[in-house]
Amino acid sequence: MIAGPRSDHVPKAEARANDEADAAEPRPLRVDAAKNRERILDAAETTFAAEGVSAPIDAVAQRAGVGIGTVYRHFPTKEALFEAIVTARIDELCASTRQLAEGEQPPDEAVFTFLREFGRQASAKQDLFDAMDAAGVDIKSTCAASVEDLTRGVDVLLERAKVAGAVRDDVTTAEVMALIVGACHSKQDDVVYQRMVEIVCDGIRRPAAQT
Amino acid sequence: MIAGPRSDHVPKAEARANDEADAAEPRPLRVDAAKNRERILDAAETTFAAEGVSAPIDAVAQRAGVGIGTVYRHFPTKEALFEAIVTARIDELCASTRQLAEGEQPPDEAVFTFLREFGRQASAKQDLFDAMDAAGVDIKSTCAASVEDLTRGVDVLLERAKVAGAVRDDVTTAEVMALIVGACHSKQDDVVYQRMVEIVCDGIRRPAAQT
DNA sequence: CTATAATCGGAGCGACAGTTCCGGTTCGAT
DNA sequence: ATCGAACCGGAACTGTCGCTCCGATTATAG
Repeated sequence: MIAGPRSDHVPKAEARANDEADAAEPRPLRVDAAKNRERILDAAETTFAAEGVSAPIDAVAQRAGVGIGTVYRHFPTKEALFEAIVTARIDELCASTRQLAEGEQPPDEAVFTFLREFGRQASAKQDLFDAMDAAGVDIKSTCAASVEDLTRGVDVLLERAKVAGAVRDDVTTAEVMALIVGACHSKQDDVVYQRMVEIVCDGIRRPAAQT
Repeated sequence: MIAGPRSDHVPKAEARANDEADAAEPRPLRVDAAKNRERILDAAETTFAAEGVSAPIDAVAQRAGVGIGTVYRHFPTKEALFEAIVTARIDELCASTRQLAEGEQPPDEAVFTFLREFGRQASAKQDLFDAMDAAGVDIKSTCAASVEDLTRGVDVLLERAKVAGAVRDDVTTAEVMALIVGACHSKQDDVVYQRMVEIVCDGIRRPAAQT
């Protein structure tokens, strides 16, 4: 026995949808392999969303139209697959954060805009946040980098809003994020969800012009 | 084979901690059996809280100091055990609701008091809400009665607060509950949690004396 | 104290999900 | 067209977990 000189398992490549080459990729990945990778990622997202994080890998493979082995070649572990999805999603949010921070929008509204957008994404693809909590601790440590990045992004927006006098000085980033992420969980429908976001916004807003 | 004239599995008795006899109980339950039942319930609560809802029954049995068979005599299914815990917890909250509704506390503060108490309980025993969400759908339908009861209770408090002019007319019970339950999830520590509750309170409060 | 019925304990069964392995297939350079 | 490397597929292995079964144990009435 003992594994022969097989070359299975590409290291990881990227998280997905990257156009800029990164310098020295280990190997360009054969075209059919790349196509399958995408398929698996999409299928996994759909499957997890529909059946929960505990859906069997077989279901993902089937939906992607590939064999189980193929899934495991691209992602050495179920958790790795899962992580790839979550990371990509969080990174999108980070980008949104940066864009908003450097955008032309007045600082006292940027946070609220972000929260609403966060809400919209969460509303559309609830599974991510189910996962973040159900598989909970593991994810938080696995995707620690991404999460931290997002936190920093939100922090910037929040701080600027405080300076602009739009939100109270005593609210923290942790509180706001926990509230928003939490709201995704027991979400009922989009309308209710959006109203929850508004409640949070009102809750952190500085009592306008009082006394 | 075929099960002989065994009498295993008491129907269910009560959810726990009931002092008033209910009329015609099937059987008083032998004293050692009753003691074990309590132990199992406590152990299950602790275990689920510590290891998550997917902790094996064996762990519960071990912590309770009984055999697996004993667990299954009292609760025909893992879900049943789980349900017993959750139901008991929710019912406590319901009681709190009713007490607050008929209490001497001014109606415009009762909701907030309740939310804070809810928060305190949730903070102390997070597992319940993890479960409500992780095992999610199942629980919601299994404990439907209790959940509905709680919703009604909160609704009363909220409605009275609206009449008293303490909270805005446009917030709904569903929103408030979802927010609070959700907050329990990504809870970090008690302090953060309590601040989250306050944010929600501020968010639903009517903008005090404005125009 | 004795009989009897309720209760206990835990080995073992069946199902299921993650992961491995390797013979067969396909891509891509020559 | 041809060949080697990269890739695919899915049967089978492994470990886990819910649950059943029944001989041993213990409470309680008489």
